[in-house]
Amino acid sequence: MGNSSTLTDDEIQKKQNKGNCIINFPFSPALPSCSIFDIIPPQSDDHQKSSSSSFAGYIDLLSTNDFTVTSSSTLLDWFPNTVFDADDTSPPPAQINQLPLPSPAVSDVFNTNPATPISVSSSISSSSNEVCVANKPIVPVAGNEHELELLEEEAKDKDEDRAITHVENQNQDRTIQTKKLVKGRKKKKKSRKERATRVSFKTKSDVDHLDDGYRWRKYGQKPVKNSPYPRSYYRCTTAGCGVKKRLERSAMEPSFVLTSYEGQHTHFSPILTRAAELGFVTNASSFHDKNYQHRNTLATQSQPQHFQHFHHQPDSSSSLFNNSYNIAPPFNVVNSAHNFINQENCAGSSSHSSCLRINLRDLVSDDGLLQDMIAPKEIAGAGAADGEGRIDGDVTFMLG
DNA sequence: CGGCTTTGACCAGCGC
DNA sequence: GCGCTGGTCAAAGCCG
Repeated sequence: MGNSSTLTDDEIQKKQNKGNCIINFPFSPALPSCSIFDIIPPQSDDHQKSSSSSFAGYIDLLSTNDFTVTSSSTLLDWFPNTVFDADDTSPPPAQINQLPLPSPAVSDVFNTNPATPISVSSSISSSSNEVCVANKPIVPVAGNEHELELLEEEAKDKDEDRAITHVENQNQDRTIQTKKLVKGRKKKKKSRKERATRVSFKTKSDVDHLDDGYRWRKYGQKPVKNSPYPRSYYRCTTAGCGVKKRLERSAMEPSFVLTSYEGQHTHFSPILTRAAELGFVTNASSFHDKNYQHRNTLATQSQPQHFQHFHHQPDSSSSLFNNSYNIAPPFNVVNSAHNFINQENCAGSSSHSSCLRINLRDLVSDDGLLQDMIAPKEIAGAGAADGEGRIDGDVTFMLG
């Protein structure tokens, strides 16, 4: 084999061995291109406007500006309430809805199907040349107001700018013209408030550029005030895809990297494509369709019956792409959750209205990520975090 | 040679 | 109005 469209075993092995550059994101052990975002149902106009969306809590979380680990942020906050609400039919935990929110557009992040998955598996994409070590994506950090219209506008602006550049390039000496272009650049920038439409993740990683399955080109780097670490700007290299990514290492906690995504990919992750080609998925397009079908299902169905969907299944591979709705999950994230989330054994959930136990051993393969996972403060039960915030064993995430 | 990173310069929003 | 800052551009250089 070895053609450009197929990964041979050797290639896979080679990539995996490359500096151990594997990011084992807990929710997507099977398909690296899967994203936590993929469990997010797209919001139709109706849902978008509906404050009763069962995903409101999660939406709220993602809409939180630069949300770092707070007592309100559990890993579960990442999942739609519809899906994870164990056995109760109560409304979404108030706690989630009470997260400090930037005023607007709670649903926007959903709307745009946030750009990029949390780092999932690294090796295939990323233009980073840095030595890879196990990365530890975990902590949801932010989501700001997000307007699809704004993104579209921004794309238009970008096109206009490029058009201007092109015309000018045709008419002038290149060198002179370049300066002119720069000086006369009619860049209609969005206000910071407008452009602050990011979803951010705080991850514990030795590597600055976490590989998330997409290909990125670095287009800028700026020193960060009060930080010895610069901020890097990346753009998705896929033509027509305007997703941007911003990376910076925390000055306060140098072991943490803050990754922000802005925009919406207009394409599949190269890894997913490859997975499809390898037969993990029938084909990308049908997968895509089913993905959206599933999202819509999640978005429209009522809550209670969903949880059965996530009963623990030891054999994750056999259950891949098979769920109680007989439709393909959004990438494999739901499947992943499906495989490792165990509704039972919620003893010790104290007064919380519901809880989920996640058997880490079921979702972490060999040298997985979870041992390095940053423990949300709420984590309770058997799987306590160690002194460095890492988790081992079973962890119960509390809801509500 | 193409793709990517580096880096200095520039633009525009924001706060004072 | 001015300075600061975040974000972007694009030439130059690097690398496989």
